[in-house]
Amino acid sequence: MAADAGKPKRGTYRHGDLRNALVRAGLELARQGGPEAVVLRAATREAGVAPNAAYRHFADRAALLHAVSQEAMAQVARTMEAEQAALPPTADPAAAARARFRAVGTGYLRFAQEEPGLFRTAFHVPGDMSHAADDSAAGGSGKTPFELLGAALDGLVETGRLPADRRPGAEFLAWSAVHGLAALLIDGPLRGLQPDQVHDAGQHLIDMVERGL
Amino acid sequence: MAADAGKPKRGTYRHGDLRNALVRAGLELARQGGPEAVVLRAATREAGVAPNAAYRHFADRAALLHAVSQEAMAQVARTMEAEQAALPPTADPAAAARARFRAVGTGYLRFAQEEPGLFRTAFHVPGDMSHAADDSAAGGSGKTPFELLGAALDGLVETGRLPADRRPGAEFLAWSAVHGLAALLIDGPLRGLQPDQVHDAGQHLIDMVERGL
DNA sequence: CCCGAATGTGTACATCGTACACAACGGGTG
DNA sequence: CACCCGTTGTGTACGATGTACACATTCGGG
Repeated sequence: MAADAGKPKRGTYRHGDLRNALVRAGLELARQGGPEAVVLRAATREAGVAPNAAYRHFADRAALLHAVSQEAMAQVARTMEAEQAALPPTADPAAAARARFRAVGTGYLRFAQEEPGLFRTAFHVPGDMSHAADDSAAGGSGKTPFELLGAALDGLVETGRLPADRRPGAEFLAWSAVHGLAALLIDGPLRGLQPDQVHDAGQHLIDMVERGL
Repeated sequence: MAADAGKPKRGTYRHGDLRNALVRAGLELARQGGPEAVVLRAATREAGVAPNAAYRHFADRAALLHAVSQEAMAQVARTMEAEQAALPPTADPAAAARARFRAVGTGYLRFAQEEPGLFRTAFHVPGDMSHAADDSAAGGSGKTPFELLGAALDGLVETGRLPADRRPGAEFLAWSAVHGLAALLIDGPLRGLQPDQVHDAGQHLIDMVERGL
């Protein structure tokens, strides 16, 4: 009994889609326990394969984690895009630009709240986070979270809502604020806030950013 | 030759100050490699003691890491206090309050830049970060970084620089912004910035916070 | 002086990442 | 169609880590 525990123990010698299977397994591990939970042996176990098989597709654990991280970042981008897509249509271009800007931050914070493990994994990045611009982190629109923010800021400038001389570097200021709040919400003193309180805190923060940019 | 490799291999059976020795060793590990580098066996090795000796003073690795984290947070507080102490004396109370507020952020960012490993360890906090208010995280003035920020904000209110109705929750907005920038500077896309560029970015961010609070 | 509580040691085990040698597959060339 | 070799998975092995359990040593009071 219990011959095949959960997994059907693939009959073929070849797996066929191991790399993807490992990333998917890693994604699930990350969802539940954040980046440190993305464990090579657990992923291979889930895929029904020997631990070392992973090394045919990833140089080491860090490489797998990186792939998982990129996928998590793409999910962040998709959440942002969804937030923007859900916006009510507006005739006023300035109001529309402002709403799109706020949706970027709101989507970011929503994702952090709903999927803290994946969020931490997305922005974990040991060593170098320059991958924030890699295509593999893009969402449906082909834009990474960072690029979505930049586009929203450009929209503010175009509609005269943000002085052009304040534009350079603005993404870092806005990102800092929102990212910092996400950190406080996830495992900071703000953890345990009710969802609507979280939403309020996010709106207050974005208010501050809009005023201060 | 090489009988005692580095450590003099304590003659006495009792160590006498193991708990502190472990925290100190952990602090050094954290400085070099961040929280994940705080390894029980390495700390005991450094203290010249068997691995299990640590369990007489800490429930597990997490407990040691927590102690190290609190000490790192105290160092953050001291850096903030030093930044405030270095301020030129001013007659104008409003200007003084503002300068003290800015010094809180500047000290925070300075520490993040100068001691990234310790900084990450200070605000690592797996599970619950409510310890940010524990006395063990206080600096020379007896205040934790969080309390120093609160006091600076109170000063802004007293001098009329910040409307009282904006005060509630303001520490979270300010902290979010500064903490987020620290994250981007340490292992985000802003890593590798020159120290003076870092300083400029910090001042810009604090400008934004002042305008937006 | 002597005995119990506090502190450190020794041994042991599960889990992890990963190196190295071997095995099974399967597609291209003859 | 047969063979052969590169790709992909397996097996075995090693060192490191956290930690449990039993034992040894020491110190401070009675």
